[in-house]
Amino acid sequence: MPDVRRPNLASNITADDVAEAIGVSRWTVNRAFKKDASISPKTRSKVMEAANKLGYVPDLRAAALASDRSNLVALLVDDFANPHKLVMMERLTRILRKHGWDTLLVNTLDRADAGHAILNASQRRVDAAILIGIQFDDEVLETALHARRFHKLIIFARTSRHPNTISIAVDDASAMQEITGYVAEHGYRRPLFLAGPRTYSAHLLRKETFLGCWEARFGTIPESAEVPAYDPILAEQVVTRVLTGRPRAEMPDILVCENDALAIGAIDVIRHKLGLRIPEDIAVTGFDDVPQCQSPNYALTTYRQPLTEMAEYLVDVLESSEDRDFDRAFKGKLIARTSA
Amino acid sequence: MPDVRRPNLASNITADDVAEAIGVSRWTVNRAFKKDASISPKTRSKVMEAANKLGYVPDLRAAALASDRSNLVALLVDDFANPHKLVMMERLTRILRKHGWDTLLVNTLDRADAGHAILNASQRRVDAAILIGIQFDDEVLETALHARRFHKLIIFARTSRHPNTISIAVDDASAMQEITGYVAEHGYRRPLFLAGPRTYSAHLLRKETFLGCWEARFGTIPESAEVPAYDPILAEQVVTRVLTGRPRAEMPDILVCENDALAIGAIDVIRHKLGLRIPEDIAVTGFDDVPQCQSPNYALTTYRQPLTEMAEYLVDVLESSEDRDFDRAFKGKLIARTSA
DNA sequence: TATATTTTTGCACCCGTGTGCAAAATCACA
DNA sequence: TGTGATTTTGCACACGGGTGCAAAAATATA
Repeated sequence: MPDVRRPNLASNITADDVAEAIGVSRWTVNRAFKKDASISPKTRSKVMEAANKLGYVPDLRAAALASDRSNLVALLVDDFANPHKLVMMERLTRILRKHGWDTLLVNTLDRADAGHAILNASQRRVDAAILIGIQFDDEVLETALHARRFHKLIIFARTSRHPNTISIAVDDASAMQEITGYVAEHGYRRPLFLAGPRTYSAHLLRKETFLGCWEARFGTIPESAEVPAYDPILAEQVVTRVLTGRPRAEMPDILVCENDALAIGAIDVIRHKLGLRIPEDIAVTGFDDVPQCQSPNYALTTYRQPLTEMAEYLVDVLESSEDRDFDRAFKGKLIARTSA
Repeated sequence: MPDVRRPNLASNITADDVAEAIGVSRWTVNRAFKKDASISPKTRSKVMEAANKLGYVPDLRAAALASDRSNLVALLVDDFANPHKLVMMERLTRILRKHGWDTLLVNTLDRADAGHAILNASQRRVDAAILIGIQFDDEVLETALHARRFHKLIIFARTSRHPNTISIAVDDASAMQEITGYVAEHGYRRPLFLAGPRTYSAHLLRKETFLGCWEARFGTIPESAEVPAYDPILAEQVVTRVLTGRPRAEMPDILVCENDALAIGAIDVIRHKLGLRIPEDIAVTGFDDVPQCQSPNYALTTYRQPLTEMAEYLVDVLESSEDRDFDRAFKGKLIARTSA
């Protein structure tokens, strides 16, 4: 077969080709594609027209290589069982793309793999790494910060106090205070706190705040249970184990869950395995306001994080060249439904 | 402030630095990082040691630029309301990464944006684009194939007959035949098919197969309804509209849903708005086997796609340099639970 | 030890674009 | 029309590594 190139592959049209076609230099062509570049409108439109005709688009690899700015971020996720991750990924990719940023999705398989995942991302020379998983403990963060060339390491939707890290999250303390208030004022008196895995300091924040607030109000420390991952299926197992066979008098009257993933599993068990009603027998609260919360089946009272606002702030952080403390905690909103 | 470079940024260690440190040429250093390269074991380990000490890792941008192979794929998604997308993203990113491929996650905001999204990906010179959305109609595919430089355009988990496209999907026809058989043999006689949006030819496949099979068996064409997106919330609305106020005799005895997202919405409505029991009053089947299907609340009878196998095949396709017909349909598995 | 064979290493050139500056072109105004 | 101010354009050099081949080194063979 002769050396025929399929025209729709258009594999090697560069700025030079466009430049030659209209008799300008390559640099002029690239300028036409650059916002705020010093180029006359006439030339620009001439370039764009030719580029369009030839099917030219600038090569972002080469641009990144030459400028040391890729407009690419790595999004590291390790917790796909939590439906809230889907919401976060949607929101982040949408807003990032709106501002010209692309997203490398890295599935951190497990704790041991986190280092590799980060290394992997660093080889693509991303401008920043955004962590929305749970298994990133201090050790992993150190690895990331140590040898690698991330300009910015951002912990999104989780509070982190790590000094070289940027934390963009909801204000857990005030959120849990609000939830505690809601629970107390609605007459619940025997709460059980359903916590997620204790892999990272930040996670204790919600639990501790709740227990602390409750103690301050009533002088007793509520019971709590721990689920090894933010996975409704695992939450089912834990709740089953903790509540099955309890005398009615010792049953909690409300399950305060660290997030919706746990709350959803809890509701399923309470209703279908324990045969109890929600909220009459046991009420439930969550955190995140995942789409399922709206389902009449769950109608989950929960706390919504201002994800869009947080993502917009993230973009500001990415585009800022200052070197200040970017940590920020946002206020969310308690969404009262019928589960509590 | 003097020009002090933070050591942990390690921003410009190149193969040259490593080469100089141990007295070899740059090319030897890069060879050490390349599998199957012709290099002596001694030299390689010397290089690796030095690289490790200096914190050097090859720059994949430069490698991609020079070799015209990026080991990067774009994953285009537009349908984040469907929980199955989360499963697919997890599986794909996991398996791709296992084989050394990175994933660019592109959120195709809406139909009109699909073209931009594809252009965007092409500018990163990805080796292939993988579509797991629904809004990619023939027009969009043409755009993608036309001016852009994708080596491969893959439609994943959906059948496509587009000639320049690679379709890796489950065999919809045989799957729906199996479901039809299950439904018929379990005594259901008044099915209603709940379909998704009619944006793309492939989507009619499941519906048409079901209606066709049913007609062949019983001589009647079942009723059907259409939901404008694979979103449980929208499915709730449609099912409510279609079933509310119907005399009992005209109620379907089973809802055969095009996928789980629709089935889940349907179950919620049937139970909580219509006050009927599942499966006694109305049974439900889905498609995909999302994690929620296991919940005792849904216990959804559904059809599981062999996602891992499909993803592994995808990698084979990516790594193949032949130019043959890669389309392939996989057999999945009917998962019987108590919803039907 | 000399020669043939194989393995290992070095190198010229290329991938496609950004940066800062100097040259050229255009414009403003007397 | 001439001069200076301003905009627009061109260019040398850089970004970091891949490719194929030739030179050099190591090994095998006689």
